[in-house]
Amino acid sequence: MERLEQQFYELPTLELTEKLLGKIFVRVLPGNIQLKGRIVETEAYFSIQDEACHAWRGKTARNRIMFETPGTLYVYFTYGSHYMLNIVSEPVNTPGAVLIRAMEPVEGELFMQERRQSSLMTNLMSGPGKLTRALAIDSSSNGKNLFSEEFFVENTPPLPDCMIGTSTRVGISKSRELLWRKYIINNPHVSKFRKV
DNA sequence: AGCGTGATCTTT
DNA sequence: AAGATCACGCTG
Repeated sequence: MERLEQQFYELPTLELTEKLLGKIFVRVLPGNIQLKGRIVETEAYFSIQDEACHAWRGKTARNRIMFETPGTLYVYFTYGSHYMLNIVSEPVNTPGAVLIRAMEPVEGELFMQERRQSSLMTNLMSGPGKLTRALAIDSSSNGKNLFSEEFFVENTPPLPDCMIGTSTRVGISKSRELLWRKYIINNPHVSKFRKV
């Protein structure tokens, strides 16, 4: 299967947020354990105009990876227990990223069930904190990229527009009006809405 | 609907 | 130094 190259991640953030839907995220662990998930829900975080974006006030120790090259992984820790997985977008020194909010398990389900302490398929990766747990992603993956043997994304045919939904982002308190969330309509692995 | 959990950021 | 917030998940 063909892998997405750097060029793909150079798309404008909002476009990338949509084009990543349906693509297969691959995580390879020591022992040649392959974990695969189909991306079904994403959100854009970019520009200094967006108060919900970590980088809206400029570069800090935490958000510095958001200023790196497209295709870099930005992983951060929040709520005292969860890691969030983002794919960096925008040119170097311009902050931006796509939050991966949900995936559909494609390979390595047994491993994921064990890590999640849950057997229900729609519960394994149907949220940003759940999927990092299922894929064994933590801050040690922060700053790595999608052009390695450890992480890459497989290309798939583009989805028809009628399968793609748009909405406001989930779980934020600022810039709530922006329609920067994309998801695959009627896919059971999309996360549940949460009010804040 | 309420709470745990701890890093990060803002305010004092 | 202290206080608030948080791109969440789980229980009930």
